Amino acid sequence: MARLIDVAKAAGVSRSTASNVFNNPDMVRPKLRQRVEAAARDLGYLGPDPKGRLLRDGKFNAIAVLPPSSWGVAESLRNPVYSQVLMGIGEVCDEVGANLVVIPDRPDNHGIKNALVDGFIFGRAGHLSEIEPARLRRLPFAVVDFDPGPNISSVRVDARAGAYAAAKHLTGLGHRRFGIVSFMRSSIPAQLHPAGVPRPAEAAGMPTDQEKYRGYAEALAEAGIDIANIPMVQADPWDGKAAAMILDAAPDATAILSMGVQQGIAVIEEARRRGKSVPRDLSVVGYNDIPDALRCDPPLSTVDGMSIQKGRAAARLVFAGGPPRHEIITPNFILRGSTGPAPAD
Amino acid sequence: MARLIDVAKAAGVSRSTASNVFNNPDMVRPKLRQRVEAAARDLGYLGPDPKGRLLRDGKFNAIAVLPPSSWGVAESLRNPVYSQVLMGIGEVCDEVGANLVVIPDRPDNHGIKNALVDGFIFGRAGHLSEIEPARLRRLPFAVVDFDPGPNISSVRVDARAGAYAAAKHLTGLGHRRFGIVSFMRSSIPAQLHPAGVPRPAEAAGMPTDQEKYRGYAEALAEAGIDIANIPMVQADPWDGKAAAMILDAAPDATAILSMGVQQGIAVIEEARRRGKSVPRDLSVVGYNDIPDALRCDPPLSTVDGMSIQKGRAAARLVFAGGPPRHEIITPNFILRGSTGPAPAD
DNA sequence: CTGAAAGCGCTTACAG
DNA sequence: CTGAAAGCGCTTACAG
Repeated sequence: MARLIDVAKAAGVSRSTASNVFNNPDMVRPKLRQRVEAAARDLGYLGPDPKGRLLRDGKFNAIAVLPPSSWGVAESLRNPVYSQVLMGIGEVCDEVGANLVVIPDRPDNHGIKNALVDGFIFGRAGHLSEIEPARLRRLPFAVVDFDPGPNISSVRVDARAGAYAAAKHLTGLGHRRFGIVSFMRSSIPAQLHPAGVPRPAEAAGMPTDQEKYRGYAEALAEAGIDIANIPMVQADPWDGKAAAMILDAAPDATAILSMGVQQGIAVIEEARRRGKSVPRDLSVVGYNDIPDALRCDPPLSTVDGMSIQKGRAAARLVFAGGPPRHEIITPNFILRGSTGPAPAD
Repeated sequence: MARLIDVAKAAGVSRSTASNVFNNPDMVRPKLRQRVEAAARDLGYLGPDPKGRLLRDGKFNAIAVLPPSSWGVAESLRNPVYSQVLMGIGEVCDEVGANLVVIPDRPDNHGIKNALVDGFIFGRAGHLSEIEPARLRRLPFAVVDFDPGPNISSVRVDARAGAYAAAKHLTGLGHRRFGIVSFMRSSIPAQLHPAGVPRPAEAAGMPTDQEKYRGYAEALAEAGIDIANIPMVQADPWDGKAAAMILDAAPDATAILSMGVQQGIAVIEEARRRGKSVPRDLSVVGYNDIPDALRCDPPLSTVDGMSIQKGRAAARLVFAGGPPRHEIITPNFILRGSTGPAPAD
């Protein structure tokens, strides 16, 4: 394939002049320009190859997003909460005119090592093994929902505060008997953690979910309730069985605390299936807000997990460069129709 | 910053050997290898720069998606139908281990000309002006939902057939009085195209929507109905006013044909607001299927627009390379709760 | 197992 | 307005 230099030779000019014909046409006398253009046509030369330009300029005009490990590109787009993080990043891309590159996990951090981008955003909680290769690239990057220490930019949501607000709302409504749906960040079957049996921190899920657990625990303690005595089901957000499991495990609960939004919606649906009225017989709160939470019947009272803002903040941090910064976003509780006063006993 | 050659010099070896230390460590005697590694450490060299490798290898391991013009990255992710196309592409990326690059429209086709990718997918109907620069890149690419002629790979859905099935379903249920909600692919206010007034093809929307219109027209004609006598509202899918407009414009309609899915859902909601029961008083069909269509009450009978499959097929075409191919996917009608027999007069 | 050489394709300051 | 030169950083066949 013809290169710029071939065109230059054919037209009898130097490479610089040929380059200018394509990049700064005004700088080249029309006659000469036409000669170069004709030579390009003859040789089938289609304009400068971005590869060459790239090597020279060193700027990619793109930002990479590394989704949670094992998710892949498709799953990142499908997950309604994660796709909000992507949207937030996308908004900033649109502002600065950058491309968004989704880079799935690959063996040996191949993606990170070779990504043709100007910066990274890690949406993978806790993958220190990936942060090191990213650092080696000497590119700006930020992590989301994970505390990587003071030297790495991060954006986090105060999940404890969000969960606290949700649980506090329920105790304020007089609820005293609860069930919890926690997070399983992999696709193994839902698991019951019965009341009174000691549970490891991981029973709640990832560190973020463990913070939610602490938030629940705090609010409940303030109402004199020991969270250890509340049955908990740990499940993948898409697991269809979790809602039934928690209602079975906590048959006299008047309120369900869900660490995810899909499971919160699923509990509402399962309650209806069982002839329970939400919120008259049962109150349900979720965590994170997606369009379905508004559309379901009744609309789900939930915590706005600020996912879009999270993505936006992380992208801004990366595009801004500079020294590491740490942002903590405080979530809001959104009161909708799925919560009400505890039923009289 | 240190380069490979600096490390090689410092270690007293050739560039090739230094390169091998990083890329084929087994090929280098341990002692020598350690010397190179030490030199790298001393110089703060962090491994081969992907830019250089790239220029050499010429493979990006990435596919570009060009969303509909003027959408930007964020909007592409937010749109529930388009994000399905992205998911389909993402699935193929995951299969072949490629990155997904979302490239928004930029002046002078800058994105296309400089994209560091191995191929393109155009999700922009009708932008011939963008197809030319893509062709200049001599990279494989495919277009979605648009007929670019025989020389360019394309994936299309037979929208006419889908719309025909939807309308046929309704005439089969005895409906004779309709309203149509068509597509406006920009954010200007909804527009009423009253019955009996001649309408240009663009009243339906983009070419794809015009095909839907033809599908409706055909099915209706088979029931002896002239589509020209059916009021139509043309609106952006998010336009909150369209549902009310069409119910006002077609007050005696027993069925609404919507070319989009969000508007179909909106019509159901507006009907409820007006005290009309769906489907007893009013049947509603949409086009395209998203989770909300299943979740709404009653669930929306709609056409599965095969968006995921569309994305998947386009990505496969691009990754396969080879001569242009043209795929046409036939959509399915999905019968759910929003359609029923026409009410007796 | 190691080294010298060629090549990937382009742009930009600089001198004229 | 135009050209000669330097540089962006790396890899791979080839010869030894």
